Amino acid sequence: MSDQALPIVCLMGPTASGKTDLAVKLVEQLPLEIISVDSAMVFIGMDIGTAKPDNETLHRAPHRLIDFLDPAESYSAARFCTDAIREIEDITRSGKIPLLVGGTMMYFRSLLQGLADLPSADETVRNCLVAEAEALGWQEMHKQLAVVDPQAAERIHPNDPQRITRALEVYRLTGVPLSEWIQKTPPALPYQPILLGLMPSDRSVLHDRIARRFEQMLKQGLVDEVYQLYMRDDLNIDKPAIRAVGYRQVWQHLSGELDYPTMLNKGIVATRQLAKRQLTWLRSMPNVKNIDCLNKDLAEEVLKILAKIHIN
RNA sequence: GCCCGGGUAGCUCAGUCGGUAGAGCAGGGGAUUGAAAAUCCCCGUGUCGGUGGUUCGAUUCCGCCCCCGGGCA
Repeated sequence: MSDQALPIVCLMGPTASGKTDLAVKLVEQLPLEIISVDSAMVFIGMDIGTAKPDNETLHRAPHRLIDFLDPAESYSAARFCTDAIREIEDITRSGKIPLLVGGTMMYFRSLLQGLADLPSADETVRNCLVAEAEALGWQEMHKQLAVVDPQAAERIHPNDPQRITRALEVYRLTGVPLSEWIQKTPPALPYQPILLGLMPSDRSVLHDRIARRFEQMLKQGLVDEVYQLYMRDDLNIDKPAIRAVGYRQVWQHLSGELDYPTMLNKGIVATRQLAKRQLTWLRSMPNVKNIDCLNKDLAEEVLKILAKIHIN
């Protein structure tokens, strides 16, 4: 793809790095439209704990792909890709440039590098595999995987039930090993991505922001928000939505498993650990222009960078 | 003031019948193909409170001192 490819701007960064604020400023000055890249903001009724922009902000800077899925449902990288491509095309058609903003790095990667044409999750097969694992142990399941897909078995650790399950699921569903599917991953998006990565120059400052933000969320009523979900009889701690950082810990507090101070601490710790994993992703991604998110003139800095590549 | 416990990794603690020490958590690094805010992997030198003594050798035994709990006055 050459100069003809239309640009898309990707603004990636860890939690609490100021992505939303920055995105809003950019949208107000450039012909951009925001697409959220966030596996938790998709859920309806999960606002405080996901740091979803408030109504006033959304009015100034509309976000696509937030707030449309019930927490009982699960989303996925594949669904995200389908949805995001649809929105990218829609924005592009209107003459604007898509601004993808978020911290779900796997969604970014799936979109940018393409995803193999795999079958989606299958409840029946998964239940079956989990039952087998309970009887035989995950070591045994890993051995099974080594027989049908030695390549996958080599890269997937025997202690990683989630990936063992998925790899076996794909094989049982299609008769073709996951590794083989991955080799046939279709080409990446026909757009020219501009990748911006927000990295804090001082991790401890980010840690501090994370702590203060989680405390703030609790003040804003996070416990009540989670209680609304807790009261529903179709949700439990195994749902992807409820496993989200903060929600999980408050849920455990509501069920009596954690007292309030422990919940507070574990919520902050889980957020820090999330940020660390997001930074690992960021470092491993090629062609990312890194920007210090602690920079006071962050917005100006980014506007300058975008001007240089003729987005203005 | 006296009597008991304690003082060991950022935190909670284990341990060394005397040969300078290790778990959990935190933290750091990494992986990542339909759950990804998920799920995993790797990483442990710290005046063993201070100071004197005994000893070839003390964090370990003894004396004194300091600090923190609890009890008795």
